[in-house]
Amino acid sequence: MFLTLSGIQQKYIIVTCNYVAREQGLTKLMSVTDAKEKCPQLVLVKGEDLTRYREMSYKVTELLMSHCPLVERLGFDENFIDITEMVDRRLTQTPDSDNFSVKGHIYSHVSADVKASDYPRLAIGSHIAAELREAIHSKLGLTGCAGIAPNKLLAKLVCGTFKPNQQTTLLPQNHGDIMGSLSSLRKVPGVGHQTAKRLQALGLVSIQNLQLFPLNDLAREFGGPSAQRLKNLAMGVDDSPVTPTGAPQSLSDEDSFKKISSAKDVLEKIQQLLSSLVERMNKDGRQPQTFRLTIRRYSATNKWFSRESRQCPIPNHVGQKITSGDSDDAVVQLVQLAMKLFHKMVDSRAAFHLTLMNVCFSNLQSRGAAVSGKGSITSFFTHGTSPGKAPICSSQSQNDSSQSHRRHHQFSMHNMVAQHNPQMTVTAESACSAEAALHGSRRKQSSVVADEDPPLQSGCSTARTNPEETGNTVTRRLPSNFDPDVFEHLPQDIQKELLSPAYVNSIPSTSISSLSPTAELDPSYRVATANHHRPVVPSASLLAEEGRLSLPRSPDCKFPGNVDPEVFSELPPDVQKELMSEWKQQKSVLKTSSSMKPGRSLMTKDRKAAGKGGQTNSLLKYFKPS
DNA sequence: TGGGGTCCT
DNA sequence: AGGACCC
Repeated sequence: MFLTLSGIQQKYIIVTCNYVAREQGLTKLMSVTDAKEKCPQLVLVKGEDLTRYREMSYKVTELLMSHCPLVERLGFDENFIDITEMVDRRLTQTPDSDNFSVKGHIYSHVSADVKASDYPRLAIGSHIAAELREAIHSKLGLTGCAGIAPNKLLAKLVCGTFKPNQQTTLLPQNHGDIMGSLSSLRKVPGVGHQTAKRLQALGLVSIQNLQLFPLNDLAREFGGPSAQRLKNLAMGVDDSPVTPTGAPQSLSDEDSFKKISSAKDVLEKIQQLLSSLVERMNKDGRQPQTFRLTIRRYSATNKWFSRESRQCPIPNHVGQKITSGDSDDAVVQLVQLAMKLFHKMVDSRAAFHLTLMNVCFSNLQSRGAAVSGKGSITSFFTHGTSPGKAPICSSQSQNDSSQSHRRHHQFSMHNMVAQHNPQMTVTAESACSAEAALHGSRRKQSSVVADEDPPLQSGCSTARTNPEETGNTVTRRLPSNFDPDVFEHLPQDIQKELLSPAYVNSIPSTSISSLSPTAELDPSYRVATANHHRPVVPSASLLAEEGRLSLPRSPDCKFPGNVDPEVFSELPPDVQKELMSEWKQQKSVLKTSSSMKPGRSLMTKDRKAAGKGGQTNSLLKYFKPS
């Protein structure tokens, strides 16, 4: 059959394209003219209207949530899932899970020696990822990739290692390898253009440069918290929890254009944008409390993307019109509000040239939600709109309470999955091609493109670095049995010493860390199962205090193994030093039980998870009625 | 160089 | 309100 080269076009750019097109050299954000030049036969589908993508995207998220509530969306085509509890459950239910094999690929495994039984949690995580991918495929017709690792960072990175419609699991001994395979700091999720530039100004270009750069110097540039986060990322350490996304925090609609320079055109554009936004808001069911208008002005010497915005509260009676379905009236009133905001930014008596307008509703309140803090209860009584549609319960109060609890527990849990969305995956029915155009091709089965991100959209692509091509970096990576979590907290001189050839060669073998699985699914989903707790610690005592946390973990760790970096970093500096020197001494001896007395409170944080529990239901509900 | 989103400052 | 990040 024919595979058609296809791409999704938004205005003048190809936002994404299928693999067939990529083979011809098309890349993700290429201009339409360049793309057509490269391949004249390229078939383009308009993609400015995100409605179908959004809907399919939420179907995927919902499906994942029906298996496990901890699902965090990242854009429309990726989801992280913390499957720790599912893994634990299966582990206890199947006592004999020893000989579980790992489903799908194993990152960079050299062949022989991978005993899945050594990594029961990851192995189980890989099975869960496979099941989730299959469910997405059979119920929604979408294909995608998944990455299984102990934290979101690693799950995401490993997710893309085997691309179309495949999954890969990252073993603890390869954490350093995958980080080392990244061709530049920019490839680290969380390091954007600005940060990469600032790092470069400090002379930091490679992952390793950052791993070895003194934290204090980094803190001087970025501030303590950001500096620590950056260092952690370079080491493959990511303690951020998989935070259930729930219903969206804001809804917006925007359009970009060559030029709008008259008040009349502004008004018409605002009206158009608000009409669709109000409808979406009405379907959501919640009542927005805040409205924002943003614009982008043309400026030759570009500073191109800079936007300006003004926001204001939405009067209650207006908000009620939105939720009650009195859309036309709501639009009329909102347009007035929007024009007022517009005049706060633009002096319409002078010439102006806009290239984009965006309208946004935020501070979304569910009916019946108790108002937090200030407003208090009043709203509770006043409107009685039917509770019916509100999707989620989210109101603020809920948000507040819920957040805190989750993060910390990561320890114990830990697997996450991420998923990518399918939408594009193509085959899928609706999903993908949102617009009709594409589908001319028949849905699903056509495998055409299949895979990953759907044909069109995919995103990610590009950059994948080939492990092989990074030869260089390989030599500079951490020894594989080294726990980066631990490494990162070592003094600079020790880090250097450990990276020296002599030391590296002396290392015995294995090791490491803990593990849990995280999976990530790609195109549509990435499932990451990760265990957070990953880090293991060296001195038993340290962690022991934590009890649950550290215990289970790495049975076999050798070198630094079990130190939980998160725990370690919370210790007082003097204790850290003491620990490190103790550790250093033991380096050669290798005995392990040390004696520390940390005090305890290491984890004072207990987070519990609470929160969004109620949401889940409501979230599901939210999407269904539509 | 889209049309969305999130969270932090 | 703006800026950074993500897709």
